[in-house]
Amino acid sequence: MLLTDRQLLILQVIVDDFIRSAQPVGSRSLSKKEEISFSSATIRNEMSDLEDLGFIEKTHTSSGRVPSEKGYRYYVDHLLSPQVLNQQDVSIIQSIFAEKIFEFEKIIQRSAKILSELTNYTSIVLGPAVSINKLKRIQIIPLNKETAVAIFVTDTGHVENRTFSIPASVDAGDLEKTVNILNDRLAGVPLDDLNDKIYKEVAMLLRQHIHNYDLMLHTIADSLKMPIHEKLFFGGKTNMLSQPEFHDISKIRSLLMMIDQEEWIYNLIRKNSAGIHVKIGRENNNSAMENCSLITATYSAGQEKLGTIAILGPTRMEYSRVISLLKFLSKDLSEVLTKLYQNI
Amino acid sequence: MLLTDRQLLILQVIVDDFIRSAQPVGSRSLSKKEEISFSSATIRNEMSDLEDLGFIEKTHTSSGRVPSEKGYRYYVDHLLSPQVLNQQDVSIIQSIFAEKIFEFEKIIQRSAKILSELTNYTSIVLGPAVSINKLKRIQIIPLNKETAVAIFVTDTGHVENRTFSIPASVDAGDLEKTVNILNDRLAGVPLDDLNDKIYKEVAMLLRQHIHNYDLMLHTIADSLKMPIHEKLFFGGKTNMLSQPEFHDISKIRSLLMMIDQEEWIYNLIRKNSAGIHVKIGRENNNSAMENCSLITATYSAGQEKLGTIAILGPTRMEYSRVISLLKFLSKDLSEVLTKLYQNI
DNA sequence: AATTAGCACTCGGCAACAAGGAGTGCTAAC
DNA sequence: GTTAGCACTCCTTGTTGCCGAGTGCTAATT
Repeated sequence: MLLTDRQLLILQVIVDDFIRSAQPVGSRSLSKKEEISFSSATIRNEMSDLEDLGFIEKTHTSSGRVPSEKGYRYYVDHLLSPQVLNQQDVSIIQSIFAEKIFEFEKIIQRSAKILSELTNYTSIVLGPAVSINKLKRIQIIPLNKETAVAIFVTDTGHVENRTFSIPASVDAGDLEKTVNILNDRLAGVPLDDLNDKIYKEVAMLLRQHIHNYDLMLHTIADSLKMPIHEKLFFGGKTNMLSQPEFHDISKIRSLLMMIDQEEWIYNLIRKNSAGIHVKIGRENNNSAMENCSLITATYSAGQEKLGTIAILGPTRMEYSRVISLLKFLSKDLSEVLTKLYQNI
Repeated sequence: MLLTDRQLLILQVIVDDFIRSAQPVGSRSLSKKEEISFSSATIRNEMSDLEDLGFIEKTHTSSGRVPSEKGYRYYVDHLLSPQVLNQQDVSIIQSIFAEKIFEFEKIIQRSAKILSELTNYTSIVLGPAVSINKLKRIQIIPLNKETAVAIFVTDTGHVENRTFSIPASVDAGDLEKTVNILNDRLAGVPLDDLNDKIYKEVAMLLRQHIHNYDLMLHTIADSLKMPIHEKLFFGGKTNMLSQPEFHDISKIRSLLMMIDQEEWIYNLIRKNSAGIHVKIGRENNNSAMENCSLITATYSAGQEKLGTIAILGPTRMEYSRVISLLKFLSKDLSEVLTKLYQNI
């Protein structure tokens, strides 16, 4: 079931044209293109074959053709001509890193914003996984007799905090001793493993030094129980409203609701392995995304994958351009973060 | 230009009916209502007068009438029958406070969510102003030779943190001394006044104890410069998509873009004094809000105003119900926060 | 003098219909 | 194998006519 060169050419031109115009492509308008040197009748025959093979579809009996999901898939896998970014795009992306920055939440937020502005689609950035960072220091600060704040600082400078109530039987001295023991034992431990480590190693020590040790232990362990979700950042949530395929309010509605849900997006994006991934339409397994494609790229520090950047657009999206942008940004982002992490 | 009782009645019924149905109200359908005991012809005459006075409008020459902004304003100011919340609403709102909570970000987020679910409009909650909270403790935690995290804990348990680079001439001992001085001098000072206080009181002390004191000073002051914006929380951003007045994509678009902007909303909401405020349509001074009304209420701890809760809906919104809900929630919220603050 | 019944008129919405255009599929000629 | 030609399909647009809901005005009624 191999396609002939001419079929490939026609498929490519159809997809390109439809991406540009959002209008079904007819044989006559194709025949007028430079790249194409045969008559509309020939094209009609080829299109008929391409339709039989499932790469293109008609919207009604006598309409032009529109790429099917299979068509987009083939286009992305085999026909994509890598687009070179123009100088303007490059410098806009690089402007993200212009200022000296310490907190990558800022960088990441700015990345999302700029990505959505450059593409006019919706951008999504999954922040770095905090849970693999290593604990630098724990601090417990009493607010009053009954409550205190526990602060966890990671080696990357990320700060988590939890408020908890101090067990009645615990006094200030106990608290201080506990903090010392915790810092002693837990520094350098990934946040993910804290709970484990607390019960396995710290419990014993606490018992030796603190009166009501197990109450204290559970209080601290409880503060840590809440899983630390990677944060999602969005840019251009409303951009989809300008896409002609979303003239229909109910489609927009279900899409925006899904986006605001965050959970779906989180699951779609998180599990990705390194590199660029393109998911087209129903490949996303979500009815709200039927007319959407999601392109993801990962960024990392050194060898370690940190997070994901992604673009959500209509299936009729500028795959080539978006992929180039994502590749470029993820490379830059990784370089900057690698440097940042080396200092730690 | 006082309205007769009959005119008031008619105006009220028109507004009520339009709020319910979103359809222009005609004289005949009005005459069928229970409350109304005169003929459609009489109603037509009265409606004509009400239109001359600017309280109602026609959508075209032979259509029924629709409330004008002036009509809504009058309705809200004079004709609103305070609605009693049903038991279900009450218990749903109270469920917000069911769990024991320490961090009001959680409470507030939940409030926004529930408010939007109860009303089917968009809810907005302005978080408590952090900047008036008093500093409880400063902690500086070095990450490596060049960078450190400064952590500021307030008496309410709020934690702010900033990463900064350590001046080359400063060593660990200096850092520790600085932190001690800062805690000594700044505990109990509102975050707003920290900068001032640092330059006026702390500078001198630093000079006595630290070698390169002014570099240190500026580094610390810089970390504090960034103003601490109250956070905005939203619920039901997409609810407006279901409102019939927003069938028009371009209206939806400009509204959602304005909401995502956050700045406009922030300015609309922040400056409000205590109590319920209703802003109708163009009273909001924002073209994107032409068909919207914004109802705000404040919440406080003790005497101190902390933040704002608001509902953004179409001008054709259920004013009575929304006002009752906001009143109720703001009262509950204030009570809970007052208790929380008393412990501090 | 206030209210109401009656009636002509207006306008939006809907369905039916026609014309035009863009497109296809098929057949026959090149 | 390619292309010209043609009949056919279906969407789009515009026109027309009609119905229903509503108004404003006038004249009759209370």
